[in-house]
Amino acid sequence: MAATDKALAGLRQMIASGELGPGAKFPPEPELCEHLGVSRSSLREAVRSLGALGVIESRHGSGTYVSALDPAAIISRFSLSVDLIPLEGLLELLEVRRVLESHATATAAARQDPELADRLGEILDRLESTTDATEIQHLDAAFHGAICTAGGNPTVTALTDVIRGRGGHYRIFEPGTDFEAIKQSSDRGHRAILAAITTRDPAAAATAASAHIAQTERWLRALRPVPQPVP
Amino acid sequence: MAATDKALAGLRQMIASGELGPGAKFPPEPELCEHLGVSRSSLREAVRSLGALGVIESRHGSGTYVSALDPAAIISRFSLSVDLIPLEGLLELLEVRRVLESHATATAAARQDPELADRLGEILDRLESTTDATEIQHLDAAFHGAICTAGGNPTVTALTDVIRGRGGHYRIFEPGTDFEAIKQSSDRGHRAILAAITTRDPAAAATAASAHIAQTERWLRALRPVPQPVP
DNA sequence: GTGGCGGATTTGTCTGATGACTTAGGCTTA
DNA sequence: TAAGCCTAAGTCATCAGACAAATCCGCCAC
Repeated sequence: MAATDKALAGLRQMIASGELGPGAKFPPEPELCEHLGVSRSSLREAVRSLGALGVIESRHGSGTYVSALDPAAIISRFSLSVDLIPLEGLLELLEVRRVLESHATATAAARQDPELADRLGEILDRLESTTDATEIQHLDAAFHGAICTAGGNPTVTALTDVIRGRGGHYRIFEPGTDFEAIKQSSDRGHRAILAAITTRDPAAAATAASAHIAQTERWLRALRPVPQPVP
Repeated sequence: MAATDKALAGLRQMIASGELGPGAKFPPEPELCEHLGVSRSSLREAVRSLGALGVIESRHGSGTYVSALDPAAIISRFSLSVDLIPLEGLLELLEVRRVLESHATATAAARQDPELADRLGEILDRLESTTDATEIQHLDAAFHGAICTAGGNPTVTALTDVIRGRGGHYRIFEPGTDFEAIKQSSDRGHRAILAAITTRDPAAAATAASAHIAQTERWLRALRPVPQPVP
């Protein structure tokens, strides 16, 4: 087995076996090198690998630690790779978001949080009164994020955040062709979701959320260049 | 900005800008070092980071390449971190699996694939006639995997695979307490899913899949030690 | 008791050298 | 001609050593 892979497997094993739990500190690098039988360069490359995945954290001058191993925090790291996925793959991811967020919206509607509807209403008021693309993206994230948070599963919130963040890069809200139509349709979709939450109707909330995200999928699909037949 | 972070940002930028598409080859390491203004050590640590995330691949003796950027392949890499998430977080992830797989099962039922039901039936026949924990885990993965594949969204399949793989580590099917009861209940759940697919009833399929995975959640929850009150 | 200071510890970065693997092209041979 | 070998260049993998930068901790002065 290659040196870096050996170090990687050793580090993961130390965590998986329970030898080191969340927040625990690893031995210093020279000690780990001897224990794992690799050079410091190879060890550090393995540490970086697990660092990128959100499993461990190195603090300059302090030490190397196991992360909290919180699923939402780990999933947030996925944006480093998801943000680079091209449009074709993004459409598959949006189906994941549609299903998950529809579920979270229904759960949020079923719970009786009187403050949620008020907060969502304020966000939509601001959202409907701006045409700035960056602000639209920010407020849209706040709206959906608040609903997912109310859904009660931080992992679902983190996952939908990552996917929504990727979609945002396409900036379908840039002023230009169809901007007015898209904006109005999006605003209507948000109001339908809010209405379902206000009336505490989970089925309507799920349907409204699903329809809203499906609309986003159609806009993004329209951006995809039609495949050319091979001569 | 720290050297490794600078290299990491530079590499991601080269991909995000479209300068290097899926499968493209990076310049040799010495050239990249000069371009990014970092040493070879720092560059290699950055490359390892993106490698762990499934974004780039280094081939010994050949070069460093952008991966296919296929969402399913990238999501499969997440098992490196998800497999280390402790039980509390796993329950949140299982809700994700339940929602996604319920959706995929409904979609599979709606599609008319005459071979699917036959293949699933064969898997269940073998599953019901074994008591080997490893084989049970393998056949269970084959059953759910075939259904998700029929659902038509490889990203959903990859995501549910990762979560199911994590759950499998707890090996609730080890012979011991309640083994018979758990096994029979699991078998019944599988048959209910297959029946819904055979009759092409998406709603029943979604319900059966959701109930089956919810049952798994309850078994895992029973494994979780009850939190002790702090004196 | 408190605050600052300085040494010890630890990770971050750079440099140089060597080994291992892949690839391409020419060469040999049937 | 075509298949196979074989050499050489290109490239990543690993190791070793040194120094810089950040943090941590105990000691000392006040």
